[in-house]
Amino acid sequence: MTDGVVVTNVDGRPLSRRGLDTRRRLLDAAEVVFGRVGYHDASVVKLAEHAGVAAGTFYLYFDSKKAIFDELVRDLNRRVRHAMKEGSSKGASRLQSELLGFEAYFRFTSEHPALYRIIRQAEFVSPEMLRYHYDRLSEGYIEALGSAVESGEIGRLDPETATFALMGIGEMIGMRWILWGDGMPLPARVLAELERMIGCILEVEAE
Amino acid sequence: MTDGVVVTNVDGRPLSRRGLDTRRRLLDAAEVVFGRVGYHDASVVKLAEHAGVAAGTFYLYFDSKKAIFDELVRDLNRRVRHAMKEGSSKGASRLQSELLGFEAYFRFTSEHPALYRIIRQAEFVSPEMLRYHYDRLSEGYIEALGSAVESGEIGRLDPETATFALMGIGEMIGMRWILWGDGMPLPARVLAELERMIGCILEVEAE
Amino acid sequence: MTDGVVVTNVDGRPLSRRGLDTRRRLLDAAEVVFGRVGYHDASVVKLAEHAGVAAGTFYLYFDSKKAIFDELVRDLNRRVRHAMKEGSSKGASRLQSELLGFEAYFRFTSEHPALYRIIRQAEFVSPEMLRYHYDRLSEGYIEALGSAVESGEIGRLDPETATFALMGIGEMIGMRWILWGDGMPLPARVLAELERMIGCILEVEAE
Amino acid sequence: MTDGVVVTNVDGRPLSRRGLDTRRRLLDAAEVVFGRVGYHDASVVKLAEHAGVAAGTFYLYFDSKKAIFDELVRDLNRRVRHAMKEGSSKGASRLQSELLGFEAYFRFTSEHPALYRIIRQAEFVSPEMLRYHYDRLSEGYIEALGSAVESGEIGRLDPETATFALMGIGEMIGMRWILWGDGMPLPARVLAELERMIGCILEVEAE
DNA sequence: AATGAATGAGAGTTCATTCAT
DNA sequence: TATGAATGAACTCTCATTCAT
Repeated sequence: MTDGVVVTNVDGRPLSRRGLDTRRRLLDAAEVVFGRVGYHDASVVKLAEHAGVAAGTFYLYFDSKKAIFDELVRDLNRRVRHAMKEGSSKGASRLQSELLGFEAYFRFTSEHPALYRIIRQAEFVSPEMLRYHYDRLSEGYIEALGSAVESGEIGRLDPETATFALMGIGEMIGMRWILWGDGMPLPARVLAELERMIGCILEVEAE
Repeated sequence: MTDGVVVTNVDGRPLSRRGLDTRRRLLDAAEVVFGRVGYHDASVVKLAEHAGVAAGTFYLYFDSKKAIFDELVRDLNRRVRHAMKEGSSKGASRLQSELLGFEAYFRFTSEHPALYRIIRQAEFVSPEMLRYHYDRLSEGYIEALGSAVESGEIGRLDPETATFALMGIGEMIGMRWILWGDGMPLPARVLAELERMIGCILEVEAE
Repeated sequence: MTDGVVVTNVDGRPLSRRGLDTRRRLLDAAEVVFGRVGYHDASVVKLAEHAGVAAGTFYLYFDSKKAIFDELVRDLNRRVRHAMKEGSSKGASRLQSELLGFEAYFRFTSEHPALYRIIRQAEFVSPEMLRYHYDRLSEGYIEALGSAVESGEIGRLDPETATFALMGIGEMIGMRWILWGDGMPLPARVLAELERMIGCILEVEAE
Repeated sequence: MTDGVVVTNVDGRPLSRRGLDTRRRLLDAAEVVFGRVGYHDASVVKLAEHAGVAAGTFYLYFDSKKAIFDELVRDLNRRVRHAMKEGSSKGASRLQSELLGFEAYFRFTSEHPALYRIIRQAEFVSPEMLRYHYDRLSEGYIEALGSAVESGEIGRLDPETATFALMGIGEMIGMRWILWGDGMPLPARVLAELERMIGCILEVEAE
């Protein structure tokens, strides 16, 4: 799944096209099933069934149930970061970039509610992947905020603290309005408030 | 557990003092064990053992494993809200109150890391208790912010959005520096940044 | 099972009378089932069924399928050695003692054919118990032969080699005529030949 | 494999030279793998891998896992008998022949420890091959002893009983000193004792 | 002649829950 | 009020075997 790297089965042999397809189907099934019923109620048999293969086939592609969980976290993490980068790159101003990044994040979680739910489970299922997710999500952001501070583009904030604050805002707003609410788009008042808060946290003026 | 209500065993009979004690011990054991290994790896036998009773005894006090989980969420929720109210009530200014509330929250989660971990698990173990927790945590806050806006004490923000944003900040900062870090107190730079962000979100001037 | 030692369940708690009984029934079932179909075709469920308990009950008394196998080897080993000691102690002469010991061995394996079959399996199932069995079976014997050589009661043989030779004779004759044949008693010609061979190996005269 | 008989694949078609080679490689792999980890832990995939072919290829040459086990027993049995015959044929006297036969047996099992271990497993994996092995191993021997008795070359022993006794001695001494010990050659005291025992069992004088 | 992805039955094991004591 | 032996369904994982290529 990692870009540019040959994907292998559990024996270390590179996958044929058919194998690649089966593996992808299992990963997609994992997203759906883990997202729907959670890690513990998602038996390997259910995963396999949802992917349209027999139970034994699962183990041709993943070492264990936990292994596919970890791989799924990596996969979703890569995709949400990609979506956010795509989104924010289209912003004309600093603030607009941030807002577009948030919007991309909300859109992604709206289309992949499993992300939220899977990350929450990671706490006990795979603590190392919990760290992985937040570290990867924050690392680029912290750096970017650092440069922006240096260049005076934004106020003199602490990049790491601000990053985690923004991630927290994203998660909680997302949970409240995307997961519990009606999905995208956010209500206007929430969006407006979000814009105001991000603007003041970064100490940039709204246009 | 709910204040002023007679606590009964599973048959509906009120508990003797000895019974109350056993029940409390089970609840405390649940906090420790659920917090340590998570809901799914915490067997009822482990809970009972940790509480110093036999497996069968558990079912004199709780209908099921999920029942004690739910009760534990109620219990912790009540206590964290109590701690936050206590903390914020000592503030001289609006901003100081907020900061003291946050501080109380961080202190509580530092002493009860189970709170975080248990809430995360609630997503699948007991979705209704997940809602319960955030609703209860936010409801008083939203109201308070509403009044403060009315009275002009703080800026014209959207109380609900701001509340969820603040809860998100609290959770993420708490996870990063209390759970993953060395516990209380927060590093000075984080605290300072937190103060700045809260101040600007509420649109009140720092002293 | 070890004499004079309190038998405990897997938690290390001493067993109640009921527990002791269940454990014994499982061990007896193991002898029958392992002896009949072998270790690998004897599922834990089959063992439990044969003992008249549910599958889960098995694990209250033994850590694993291998654990009951090991315990069974210890149990049978203790009993066959006991039977042989009992038998040989009644002999008036050295040769008679030996023959009675052999006879006790054949009687035991005739009543407990599982012994043979289980030991053979131990090769891969539990190599350490294979060693345990032969070491325990030979150790007293080697010593006894050593003393007998010293005292001039028997010829100047090498005790260890002779012991293993005698064990080999016992196993092979037992397999051929007890297991494959009609069980006890051995045909007269075999018995006579056996007596002659043992006599000449120990260099004692037949009466 | 049986000499002079055309070896066929599972369809009954005679094998090409390439096919013969693959089949031989599978049989050799079986000896190694069955000998190392035992029948049950030796998966067909492992056998195939060790032979350098794909799993499916296995079934072009053998009907089942048990089939290759049976074939391997036949193969090893044929070879050990051949080795023993070769060895004993070089003996000048009766006793020397016997000793050379034993020596050939020990040498073979030292080079093919799988023989021991495989035969032990046969008890449950393939009882008919267990019989086959011992019957074939003993049959020539019993006959030979019979003639020797007739001709007065050795004492008036019971050929069948003596044969099984000698096989038992060989197996047990082999296990103790070849398998558990350092392999060939046997310690001098063991060899001397063995010579004495065989001599007295056959009632021939040592030179 | 050879491949290797796929199958599915069955294994060992765990654990929430019950109930006789 | 407390016990702990017993239950049995459900889990993860393995592997002999098949078959389309």
